[in-house]
Amino acid sequence: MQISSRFTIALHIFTCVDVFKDEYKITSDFLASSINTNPVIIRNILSQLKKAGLIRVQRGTGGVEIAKDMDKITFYDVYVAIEPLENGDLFHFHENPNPKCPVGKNIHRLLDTKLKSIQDAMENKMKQYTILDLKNGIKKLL
Amino acid sequence: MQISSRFTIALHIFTCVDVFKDEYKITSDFLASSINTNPVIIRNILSQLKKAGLIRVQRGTGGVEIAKDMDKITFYDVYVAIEPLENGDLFHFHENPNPKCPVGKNIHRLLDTKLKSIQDAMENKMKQYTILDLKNGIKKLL
DNA sequence: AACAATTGTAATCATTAAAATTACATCAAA
DNA sequence: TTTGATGTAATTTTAATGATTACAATTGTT
Repeated sequence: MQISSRFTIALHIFTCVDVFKDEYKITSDFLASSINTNPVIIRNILSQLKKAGLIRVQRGTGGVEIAKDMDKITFYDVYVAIEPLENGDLFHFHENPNPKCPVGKNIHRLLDTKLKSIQDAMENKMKQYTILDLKNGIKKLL
Repeated sequence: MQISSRFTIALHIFTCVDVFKDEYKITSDFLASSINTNPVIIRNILSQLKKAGLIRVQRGTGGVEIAKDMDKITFYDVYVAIEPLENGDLFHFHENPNPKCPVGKNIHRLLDTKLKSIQDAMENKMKQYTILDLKNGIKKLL
């Protein structure tokens, strides 16, 4: 199963805010049009990014701005702000394995640290990319 | 969004097959009871593992056995056998970003290689664990 | 040859999550 | 007070997961 588009939408949002901040007021309608989705989807994602302290959203008059230095916001920061992982676990287990079976009883002890290290590998790589990389990357492409 | 329990169920299956292969005939009912799920769920997962050449399933009389050396089957092999990723991409994009927007037009070019490297980090870590590690791990726990 | 146990697989259903949409209260500035 | 936004709840659609029933096909055994 794929990681939901909300994460890539969030990265798209940061890129737009940076690229257009001097030319336009960045509203949820503006962003929705670039991403081609519904403004309410955007507003919900903005709301999560705001709660995480990554952006400021101007109520009433409208407008989004980035709240921290761009090299201080990593993909991982965006990911945890956006993805509602149960207990923070990437991998899902079937509930209630049979405690009478020696394997069922021990399956978590057997797998948890290994799966965690796989998740860590992914998250550590996410920490290596920042919103500044998006700024520099899109500059080259334009 | 979490990676579905089908992956951890598959790892659970391999562990059971190894632990119980000398004592019991490993049927889908037997496995379903250890995992606490429905035998048809198990049979479907077995079917995918079989297609990938990782196990043999005895039709009619029943029974599962591992088809390769256990140190030659990595978590990654199990993962790709089981997880139906669209184009093999872990991260999902919103469809049809606005081609008239310079950011929308370039969002894939901007993100694809970065996201791919994150996915690679996870998959490479998966390649470091094998079914043999499960065999050794469960032996210690029992 | 018939039986018993099991796999393979289709079909259906329930549950959950993602995404889209409508609606409207709230807010801030002009 | 008007205008143009955000914040958020509620509803709907769609898709995926997981559970379940049903039964044909297979294999070894009696």
